[in-house]
Amino acid sequence: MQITSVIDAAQKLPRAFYDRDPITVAGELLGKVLVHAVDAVPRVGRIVEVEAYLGPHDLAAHSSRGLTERTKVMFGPPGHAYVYLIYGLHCCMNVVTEREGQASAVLLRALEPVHNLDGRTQGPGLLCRAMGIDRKCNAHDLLSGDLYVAAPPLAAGAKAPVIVRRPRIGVDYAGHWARRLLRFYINGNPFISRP
DNA sequence: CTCCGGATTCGT
DNA sequence: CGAATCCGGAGT
Repeated sequence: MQITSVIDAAQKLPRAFYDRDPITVAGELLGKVLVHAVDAVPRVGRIVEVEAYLGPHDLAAHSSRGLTERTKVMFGPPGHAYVYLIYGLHCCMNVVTEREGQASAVLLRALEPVHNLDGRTQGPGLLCRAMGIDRKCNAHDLLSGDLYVAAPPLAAGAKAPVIVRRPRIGVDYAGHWARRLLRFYINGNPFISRP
């Protein structure tokens, strides 16, 4: 069966992948696949757009307000999902990066649908809705459950995608941090949330 | 306890 | 451009 073969061929990323600085992780997440099994049906999307949030010194990062009930997952060990509710309406998913205490993460902003995805996937809220990700997924270990990121099999002769770096979206309150080039996406991909 | 505003999306 | 809609975080 096609779906099973794709997932079997994919390789769940190890803890060490996430235990690096968020800029490196952000760039390398592009092209990986996000998988979430909902009612035993695996939903799969290719990550095409992300943003890096560097830590407490980054005024756009939630962790800049210190360790709180909401942000404690960001302060925890790498390879976990940080999922939060935004504007009372939508969920956003991050992967936690770096060692415990560093409080950095990468926000997943857009997916290219691969399997079992209905509706749009361009934008962090729409991505979570299509993947069936909500706050119950917060703090989920990406190494031990049915929500994870995997490396898809390398397509023969595939050329490396060109990665574009731009300022992050929706963080104008963060002063000069809003201008840092911490949004990454695959050049020309039609599933980017915004040009 | 009250109040404010958001790493968004949709419709006008 | 403004509404929707909830809750974490900060202040009283």
